[in-house]
Amino acid sequence: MKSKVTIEDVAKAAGVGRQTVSRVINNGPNVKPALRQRVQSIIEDLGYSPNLSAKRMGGGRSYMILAINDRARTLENWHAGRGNDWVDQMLYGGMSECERHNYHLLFELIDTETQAALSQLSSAIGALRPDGVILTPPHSENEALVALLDKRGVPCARIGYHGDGSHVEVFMDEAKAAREVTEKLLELGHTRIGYIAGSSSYGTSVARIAGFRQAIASSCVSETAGFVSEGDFNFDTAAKAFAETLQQAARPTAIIADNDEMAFAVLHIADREGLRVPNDLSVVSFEDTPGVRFSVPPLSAVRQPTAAMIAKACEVLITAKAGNIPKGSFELPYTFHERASIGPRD
Amino acid sequence: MKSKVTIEDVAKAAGVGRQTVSRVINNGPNVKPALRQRVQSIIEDLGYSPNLSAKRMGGGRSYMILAINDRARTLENWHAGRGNDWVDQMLYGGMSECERHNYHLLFELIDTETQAALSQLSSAIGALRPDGVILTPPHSENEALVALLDKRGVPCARIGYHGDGSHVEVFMDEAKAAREVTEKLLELGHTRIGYIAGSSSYGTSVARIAGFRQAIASSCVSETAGFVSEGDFNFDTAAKAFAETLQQAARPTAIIADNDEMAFAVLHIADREGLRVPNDLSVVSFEDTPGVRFSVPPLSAVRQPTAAMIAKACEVLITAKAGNIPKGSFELPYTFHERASIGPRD
DNA sequence: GGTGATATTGGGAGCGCTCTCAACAATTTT
DNA sequence: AAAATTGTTGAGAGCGCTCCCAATATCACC
Repeated sequence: MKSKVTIEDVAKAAGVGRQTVSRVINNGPNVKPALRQRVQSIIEDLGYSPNLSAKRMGGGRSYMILAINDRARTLENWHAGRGNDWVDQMLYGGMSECERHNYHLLFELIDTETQAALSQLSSAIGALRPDGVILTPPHSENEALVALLDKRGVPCARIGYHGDGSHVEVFMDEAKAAREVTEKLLELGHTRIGYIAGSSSYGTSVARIAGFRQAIASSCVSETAGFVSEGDFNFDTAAKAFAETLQQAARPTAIIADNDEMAFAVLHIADREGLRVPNDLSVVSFEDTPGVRFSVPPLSAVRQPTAAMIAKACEVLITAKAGNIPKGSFELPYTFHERASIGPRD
Repeated sequence: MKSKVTIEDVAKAAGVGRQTVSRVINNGPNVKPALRQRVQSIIEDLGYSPNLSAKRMGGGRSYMILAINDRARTLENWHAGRGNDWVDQMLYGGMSECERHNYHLLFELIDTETQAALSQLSSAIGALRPDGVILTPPHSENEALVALLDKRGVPCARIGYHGDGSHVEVFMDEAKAAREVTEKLLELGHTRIGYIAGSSSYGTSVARIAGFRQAIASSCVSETAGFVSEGDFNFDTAAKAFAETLQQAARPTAIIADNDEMAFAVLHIADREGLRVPNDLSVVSFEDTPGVRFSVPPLSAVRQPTAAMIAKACEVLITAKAGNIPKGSFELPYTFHERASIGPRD
């Protein structure tokens, strides 16, 4: 196996032209089956694999999908030694799908702040020339980033974003999930339900709160049955918010948290204050990371189809016809995992 | 901002030659400070970022480090919804270090079986032409893969492997860690200590067992104080192994497991059999994933410096002078996190 | 102030591929 | 059976960069 086999070597060995080999490796049309076969086997004999950089230079695809995540939040998770289920799921879904198409997934972090994000994204696509970019929250809602991608002609998929379908959008029905969970708690007899919100800069959070309020409004219980407090997706803010809630005259009988970590904080404070879960307090969250099974009691949670959303995004971006900017809305189903953290109002 | 700014555009705008711009973007020598300054600012004005594919084609670096992980084990973790702390740590360490050098980390999975691994690795480096490859266990111990990389002239770093230093090796002292943990348990008065091994195809496992045996041998307790049973890094095999152990006349008073999941299995079986941890049984593991804090009781564990190892590997690969295959051995410190799962023999 | 050394510049060639397009072969149509 | 269509090939050009090297500018020193 020569250390550097080029398309020319293959062509020479097969006694054909460069272009014919190119057609074979790209599964192009108009090559006689017998010839294709022969070239194919020579490719294998020589251990040839086309140089992606060269393909890109020649005007072809780069065979790369660039997945963008928020730097601050990602690093915070890693730094806290907390694991990063979202990243895991992204890689799982993204890499699996990319592999199927002989693509490569490139994962990068960019800052939250728009100016910085813009320049980082710009240089990333300039350097890597990916065939598509996947934007996750909160970047998926940043119109400036989307506009940049549009201008550069790079197709993008927006995860967790539901807009006018002018781009590729892959999402779950957050409002419905929140409504469903809330209704579930209402059915269990809960009369005072608190929602600890993540960040209003996440459309997903906003949508969930809307769903939560809908469920409360359309139920027969009092209007004060539901209230929202502000967290920031992390333990401390949620612990503080929940502790404050407990100061009030009527304490909540159930809490919905925007992510697992905030739910853990609620569990923690509840324990400290002598509240038994689920007897005195039911707790539900949105996320369903691996850790929920180990909490005491195990946490009930809505699970976003993260891996599936990224996989779908990859599929759409990859299979788009060259030169065509793909678009479309894709709603994927969530699942609700009921565990011991919820129960009827005592 | 034009959608495609090339080095030529910059050169023209600055009234200089291509090569001068090239020197500026690569921080090359022999450019007058004033000129460099001027070109630099024009680059920013134009929003130019060099096309990596073109750089690579021109004979330069690819600015990519390829990190290889084992497909089966990685997918198994993901599939089981278990999170993948190893992958998280790899990305954390790798991406952080790569970013510092303006590099990109590419993450790929390849099969365990040598022939398949060989052809997958071959086509990956053929396609991507990375400047360096990071091999993790068990691939880091696969000489065939290393030989392939050598032949192709691609520098590689072997993680968790300690050999003759003919390549880049980054590891921790597994034997010492196992020895230390074992000694700790002996000090606590344990007289019968079981080691549940991962896979003998992992050098790290083999080294730990050696350390374990050393500690047992050099202690004053009976020779039957330590014994090893075979798991396979997963729950079921460990549960089975431990359950069998309990059948024997003299049951263990302490268990060391080769990874967290197997330790969880031990915890599970112990609970089922009415053994209290740590009163009746002490449990320690190697890995220290985020989940250990949530188990009951929280698991004591040795933590591998995964992120730091990958970061070190990236650093060495990236800063190697062009054309030089870097080599060297780097031992990084582990940490032991003592939690409630161990205690004195009752 | 000249001479050799050294620092600074830019132009040609080429990396390995795909694109475009022209040439030729195999088929179909009339 | 000739003409028209379609299928199959390969050669030239060019993608955006770096290498190599030649040309020029600057500097040190006697």
